[in-house]
Amino acid sequence: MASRQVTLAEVAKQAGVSLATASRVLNGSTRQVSEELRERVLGTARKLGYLPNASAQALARNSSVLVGLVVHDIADPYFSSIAAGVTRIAEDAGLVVVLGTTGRDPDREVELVNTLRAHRARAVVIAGSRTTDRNASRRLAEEITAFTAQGGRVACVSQAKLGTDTVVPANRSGARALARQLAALGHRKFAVLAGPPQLLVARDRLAGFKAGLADEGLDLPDANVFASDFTRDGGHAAMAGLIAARTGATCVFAVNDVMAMGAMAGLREHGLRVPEDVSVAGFDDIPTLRDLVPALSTVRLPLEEMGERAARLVLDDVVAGPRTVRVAGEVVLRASTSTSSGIGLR
DNA sequence: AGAAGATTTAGGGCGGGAGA
DNA sequence: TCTCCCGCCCTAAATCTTCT
Repeated sequence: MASRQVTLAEVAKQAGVSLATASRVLNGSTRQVSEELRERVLGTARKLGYLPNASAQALARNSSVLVGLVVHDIADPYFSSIAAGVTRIAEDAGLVVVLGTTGRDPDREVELVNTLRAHRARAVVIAGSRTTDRNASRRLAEEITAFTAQGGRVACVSQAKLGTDTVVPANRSGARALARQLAALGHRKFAVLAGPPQLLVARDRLAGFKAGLADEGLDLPDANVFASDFTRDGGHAAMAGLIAARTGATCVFAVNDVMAMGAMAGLREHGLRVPEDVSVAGFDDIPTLRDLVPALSTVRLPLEEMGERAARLVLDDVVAGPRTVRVAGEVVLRASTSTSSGIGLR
């Protein structure tokens, strides 16, 4: 047992004080310890290289410094931006963020929250869209209830469907405003790369976009809506389908930015130019867009701020019922959308 | 006597050894 | 094979000691 850890008991013994006194000096307490003993304990701890055993602390306190962050896809900059916000607030509070990835599997989501509960995580932020699967929602809601009953806190960044504090981005109204501005550029024939039909964020953005077109007296035929994965590759694949379908659309809305990026790559491969041949818009305004040429029109969500707000919800002392923080989206038109050329995807 | 400082002790969840 | 209990490391409440 050469590499056995130095324990608090050893420090206390060496310093000639009780366990409790050593604990107070090293790990904090409301009680006072005299300066003389404080110095002695700190000196001994330094000499022995004492490091508190976090597992034992979690056991004794029935709480840890862990804050769980559950996301669908770590490769999607949407989630890394939210993670940056969550991490900033949590670390300012002296806590540590642990990241879990679901791969959009609802069961995995429940498992992760369960595991975080087992580790006595102080709080969990669940970022990522809900789905139409009622059973999955119920299972997750049950797990959240159990976690909350144990003293943990949970907040979501998504649709407010789980009975918890939730930061809700304005997917519907953002897409609606985007549709109207694109129509104002003179476009009349639109196509949408829509993501998976069961994903609520994708549904909301599609519905909002349709509503915005309807505001302008325009219709979006079902044949111009292409479902696919909510990823770069999904956007790429959906664009291939769209090009093959010869819809004549002059403007394409991808329901998130990474799909739009995949779609633009697909257009390039077919020798089509953005925006001369077809305009493209996305949603989210992920940071990656700064280096995209042509610059992508999108609906900006304050992603890092959304993460920060979720973290604050989960770390504050308010015990009120489920709170909802609504976050607006702002349409940002850039070089990827221009006035309609009238040619489109023929 | 009362405050301040220090110690003792119970207990938290789980694995593993001892004993039935 | 099963049950019981201890040890792991630490915190917090209860208790004790010292000093003004």
